[in-house]
Amino acid sequence: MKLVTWNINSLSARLPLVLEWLEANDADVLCMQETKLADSAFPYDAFKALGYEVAHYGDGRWNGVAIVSRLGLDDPARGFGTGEDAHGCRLIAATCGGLRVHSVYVPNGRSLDNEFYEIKLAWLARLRTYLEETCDRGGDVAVCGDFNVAPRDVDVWDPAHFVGATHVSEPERAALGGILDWGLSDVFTRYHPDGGVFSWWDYRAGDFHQGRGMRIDLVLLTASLVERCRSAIVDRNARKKSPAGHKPSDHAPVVVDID
DNA sequence: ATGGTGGCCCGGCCA
Repeated sequence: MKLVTWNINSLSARLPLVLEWLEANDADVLCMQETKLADSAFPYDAFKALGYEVAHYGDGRWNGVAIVSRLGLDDPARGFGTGEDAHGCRLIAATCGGLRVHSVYVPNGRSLDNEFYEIKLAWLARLRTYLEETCDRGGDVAVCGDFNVAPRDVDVWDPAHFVGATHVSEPERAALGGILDWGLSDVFTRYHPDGGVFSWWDYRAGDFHQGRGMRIDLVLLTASLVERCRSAIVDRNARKKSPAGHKPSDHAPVVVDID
């Protein structure tokens, strides 16, 4: 199974690129974030035409998450399921090919002194509780998405540049650690232990071409899936303008291959 | 860089 997570930064702006990429890359399950669409506006037919089923959770111009699967898509669940999604549509889960797959878009946090930073920490803590409540850590569980946290210093282009910034602070990493402690592994580090491989680059100031990125898009797997995982890569070509001229997202897809 | 770009949708927010 080829399992992918990709923050596509508006599906309206990105649909041709996403479809082009799906066809070229033979993906089985794609978790998307920042669709920026209401459920009623989602282009279900475009994915159906390529043989994929879709579950989407979005309410308009911000956030929005989806799971696209050609291995079946059962028991979709939107949000935390308790009406506490005041901070946007940021979590959707579904069972695809025997895996319980989650697509998550963690709040950005904005800055350490911003109220949204506390919301980010609380959201990550709630995600751990959600996993405890709804999943079996001994089963096949994948939590994929834009975590807006770089797990290690080697996951940012220059740690000195991020001192005092979000995405690298100890509380954010501890909150991510709480999710990992439940029974998940950041499987990418197994294949790229030394870091320096990024999944997001700011659109501004030529950051992509200068290599100024961060790895904040993660695929977290339970132990049974880690055992069956064969590779994990970032398709940084997808961060460039496509051959057909489509403009890129500021994130690149992270692709894992699971037997 | 109090910057820069890009997406929402057309003034300002969000990343």
